[in-house]
Amino acid sequence: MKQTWDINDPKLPQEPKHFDAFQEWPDGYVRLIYSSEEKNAQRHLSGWAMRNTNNHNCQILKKSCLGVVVCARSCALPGGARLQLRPAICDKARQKQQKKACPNCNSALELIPCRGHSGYPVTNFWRLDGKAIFFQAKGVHDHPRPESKSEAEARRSAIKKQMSSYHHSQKKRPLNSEAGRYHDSSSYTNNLQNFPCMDGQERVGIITDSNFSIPAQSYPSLQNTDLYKVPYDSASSQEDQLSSYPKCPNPRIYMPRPCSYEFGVPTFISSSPYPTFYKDLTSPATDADPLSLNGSHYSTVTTHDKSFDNPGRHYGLKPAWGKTGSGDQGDYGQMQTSANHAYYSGDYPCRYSASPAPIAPPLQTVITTTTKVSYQAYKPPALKYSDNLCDVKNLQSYTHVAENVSGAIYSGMKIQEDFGMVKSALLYQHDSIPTKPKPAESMESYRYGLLLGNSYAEHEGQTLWFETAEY
DNA sequence: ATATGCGGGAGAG
DNA sequence: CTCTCCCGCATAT
Repeated sequence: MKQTWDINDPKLPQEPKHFDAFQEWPDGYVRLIYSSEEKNAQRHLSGWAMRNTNNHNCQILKKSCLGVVVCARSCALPGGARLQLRPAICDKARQKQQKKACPNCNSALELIPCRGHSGYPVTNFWRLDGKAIFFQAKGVHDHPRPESKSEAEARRSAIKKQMSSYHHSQKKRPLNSEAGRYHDSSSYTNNLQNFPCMDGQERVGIITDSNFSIPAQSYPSLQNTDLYKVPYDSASSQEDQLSSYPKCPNPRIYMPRPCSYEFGVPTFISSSPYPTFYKDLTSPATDADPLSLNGSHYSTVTTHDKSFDNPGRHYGLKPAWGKTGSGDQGDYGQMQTSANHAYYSGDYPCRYSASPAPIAPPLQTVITTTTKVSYQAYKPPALKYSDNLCDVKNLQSYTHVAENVSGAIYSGMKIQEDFGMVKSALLYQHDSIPTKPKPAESMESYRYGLLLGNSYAEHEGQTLWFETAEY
């Protein structure tokens, strides 16, 4: 049943016979009808970082995509992945975020704005009507997926935990703390004890941590998973497990650091929590379409492996419309296609220099607006989506996961390619511009540098300047 | 501290 | 008028 309705229609289909499963990563010109009971829909959730946009229509909630925050140098993370942080939704928080340095290479972070809808950010519209929540997306994301919301939250909470535990430990040993803080491994150790996320092995790893680029051995780090629970359902648990295996190893890799960073908190380091996220898969699961599944991986890990390899191609291929049915590309499908391709083919690193191709498509106006519709305003009750999101029925994804995972591991180079995208500075959003962070800009960055530096140093060779970091 | 929503208002077309 | 974007405000986590 092709969706024949438009979010702006005065009358939307009544009593839809079938509700769509929640899609965390809708992309393309998609129209979906969720049950008003669907918690994620009630919360207008999306894996993409969407911010509220005032469309002066209280019946229809409009949100536009903020894009994704990446390392300006598009450095490769140890796993080969690229950093893909979720832009903070709050303007203020986003600005801060952009001032931080890449936790991996310490260079600046940059916000890749979304221009997937004729040069404008992809927009999502939500409208409650009776027992249904109508969702319509316009545009095709022309950038990699950021962390999913749940991932980002988990990361943050993990950091908090780390922080707090750190502090606790500090209290215990007030004297040493200062000195040991950054450099003293022992302190790390102590802290670690408190971190729920770490287990003995991990700690060891840290301490020893000579190599953290090496994938961890086999441990089931599922435990971690528990800690940070992802709201997403249980259904996916299986997936998680599966997926987690592959990933876990990596996570640990990162874990150490995070834990060690007591404050730092930079972004992804914290990724320690990642393991958690593997469940992100779940989300994909949520999506009905295969692509999403793939996507999940990426998104899943910002840091991890696989996330990368997909992004690039993923996007290129993006089936916005092709998507399982949900999309109705109908109307606007054409233009985006070309745009995307051009875009992604480019190289990430070079984004700036890159040609404006992406922009190419003139801003044609697509009907984006929401007309006023007589409708009752609705305010979905705030619900938690701690329950399961959806029915995850795609166990099949396991396979995918597995594949990807493994692939991810060595995908470093490849990723780069895939991942590459070109962006012209032209479209850069103001927000990002002004604040363009300089590497040395924040102390935090230093910190990162320090810690990371040791391990990652090889990559960028810029390790040195961290030394001074004081914090 | 952030995420979310709301709504005024500016500015471009 | 239509739309996007910016801004502040308020509320909920």
